[in-house]
Amino acid sequence: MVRPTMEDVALRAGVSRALVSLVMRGSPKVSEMRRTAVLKAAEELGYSPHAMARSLASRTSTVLGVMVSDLHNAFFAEVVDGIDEVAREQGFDIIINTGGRSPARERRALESLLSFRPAGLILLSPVVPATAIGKAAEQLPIVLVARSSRVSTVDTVNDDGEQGARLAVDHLVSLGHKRIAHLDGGEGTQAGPRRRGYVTAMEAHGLAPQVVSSEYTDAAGARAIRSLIADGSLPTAILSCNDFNAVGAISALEDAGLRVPADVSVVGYDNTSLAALRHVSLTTIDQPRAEFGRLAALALLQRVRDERTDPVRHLLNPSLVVRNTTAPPGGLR
Amino acid sequence: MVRPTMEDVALRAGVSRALVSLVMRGSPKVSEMRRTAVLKAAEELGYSPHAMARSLASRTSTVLGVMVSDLHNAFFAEVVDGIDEVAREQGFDIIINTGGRSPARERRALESLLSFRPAGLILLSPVVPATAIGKAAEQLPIVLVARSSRVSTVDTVNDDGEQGARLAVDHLVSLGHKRIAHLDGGEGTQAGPRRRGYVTAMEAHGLAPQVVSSEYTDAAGARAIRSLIADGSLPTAILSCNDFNAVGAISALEDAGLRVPADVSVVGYDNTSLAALRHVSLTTIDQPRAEFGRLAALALLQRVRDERTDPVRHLLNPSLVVRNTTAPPGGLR
DNA sequence: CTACAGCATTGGAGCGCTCCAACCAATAGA
DNA sequence: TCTATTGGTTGGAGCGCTCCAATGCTGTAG
Repeated sequence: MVRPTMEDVALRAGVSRALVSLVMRGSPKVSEMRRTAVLKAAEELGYSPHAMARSLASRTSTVLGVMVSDLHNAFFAEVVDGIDEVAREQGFDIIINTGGRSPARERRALESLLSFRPAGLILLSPVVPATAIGKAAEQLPIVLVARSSRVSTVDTVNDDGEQGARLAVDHLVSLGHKRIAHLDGGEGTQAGPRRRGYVTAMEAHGLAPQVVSSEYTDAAGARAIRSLIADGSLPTAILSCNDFNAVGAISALEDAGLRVPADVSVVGYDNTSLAALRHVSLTTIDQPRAEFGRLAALALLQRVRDERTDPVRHLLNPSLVVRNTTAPPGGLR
Repeated sequence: MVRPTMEDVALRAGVSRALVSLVMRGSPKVSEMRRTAVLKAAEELGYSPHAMARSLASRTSTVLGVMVSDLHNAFFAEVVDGIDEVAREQGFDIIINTGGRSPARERRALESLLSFRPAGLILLSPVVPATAIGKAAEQLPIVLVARSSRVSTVDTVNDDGEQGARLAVDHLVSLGHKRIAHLDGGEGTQAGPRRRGYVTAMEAHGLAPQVVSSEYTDAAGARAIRSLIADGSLPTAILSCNDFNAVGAISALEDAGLRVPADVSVVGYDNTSLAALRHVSLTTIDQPRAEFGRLAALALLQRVRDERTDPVRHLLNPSLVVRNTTAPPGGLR
């Protein structure tokens, strides 16, 4: 249970501690002979460098901290994939911490991440107040994903929710739909842009928007549909605020004896793995998640290397994924 | 961008560095007067302790490393919740790293985690070879979740897959089913115990087991069903190796004009959030995921504190969650 | 044969912290 | 009055490493 140090390796290889340090950092100014001797000794002892001591001594860090607001959401997993890809190829490690959607726990996660003095921080859809982010931004570079900010030292990466909603409306209109309702995400992140995009697109087509208050869950989607049916105001197409909501909507429609897409078309948002299941096969809007992560990591590393001081605001284009929940209205297919 | 050190706080509070250290660690042998003075100075400077320097100096760590083999799987998120809960209440922080299901990447993640010299490591369903785990176990305490091990210095937490399969079979038999097929998980983790449990339970009921080779995906589940239909060997009930497989099976059954559960009953395994969707509403086997995490953290902390040296092998009981995909055979309901 | 590069190698200082032995009143006991 | 004892406080050493200035060593030019 006691790990060997550089000193041990140096002793065994018959060189100085400083030389071992050079070898470990891949310095070119070490003779081939010594290098192999050191590596051999390290191997035999099972030595691996102590990242914290290194970071302490060098006053630099090769660690990027990532705060994931909700580990349960697969959305973030793909963003992390993108971050990891870029970080790794540039010689950085990442450490993840999770906030569990609670501001208090998230704050603690932030504190914990900060105590490792990472080179920078990427926050995925954080729920902590902007002031907490601003304070952290005084200590190290920070990039926000799926959350906007006006702080000039903070970079952001977001999807263009307005455009995504527009894509969905355009698709439905091109199929011949005229009555299209939007099940709104309420307070949820990104719900605002999606709603705005929907309204704008409808008006651009000369159609009347119909916004129905709802939430990011399948139960809420089902509830919204039932109320529309009760009202007698059920349209021929539905644009849900996200995939879960859409799946709930579909299930309520089927419960009411309506067929999807023959009687009613449904479009989701996010292209979660759920949407891709053949049993669901949901037409939805895809966000370039891995690209979010890549751009976030790239932006962060630029700051870390002092290559840039102006803030970057990425707004990525979502795309439409057509599956089997959309068709022309009235079973015309 | 430059963080204050203990020295700065000491200077400002007019005390020694050692005294600040005592205050930061909440020592009782500090006069109230000095304590408040130090805390005030720290607050004004925005000081927070440097975790790495602390850990280096104290030769101890309050960090638990967690390696998640696949961040995309919500299963692990709940395990992490359990770990986090216990760790936090015992004054430990956790840092997470992901292996992305690839042994090479996982190895790197392990290396990275190790370089922080955490107090211990929890590996969630790791895919690295046992030797790599054994080697790491020489350096610090390790707990494995959803993977077994024979190494005596490593603790494990698993679900009792045999019992879970038995629960499912018992449920179907009690509904009146006699022909029950198992869509097998093949090489997948935990597929073995589930298959064994199924076979044992069938034989205990005097029924003939029918194991169909399949995989942990919805496409594989659908494929298996199609081949059963083509064979003319479709039973009245299906026990899938996991929820995804079950959903694929359901969709293939419906495509073939069969109703679930009226014509065929289907049981999944894992109780993922997918199963709970009303559109799916899958009868399935639930594993106490948060409990996995809690027990893993507890076991690890015992080792960390040298309270135990004998290995612990937790085998948790799964439970049956009845939803709407199971009913008596032949539409007798 | 000396001088001077150029290169590989090394000891020492120091990163921010903890820990320990020593220290310093102030009070208690003899 | 002198010595113990106690509670609060302090300087110094050292954790494992990096960085820097200095050192030794070749080989080549003068």
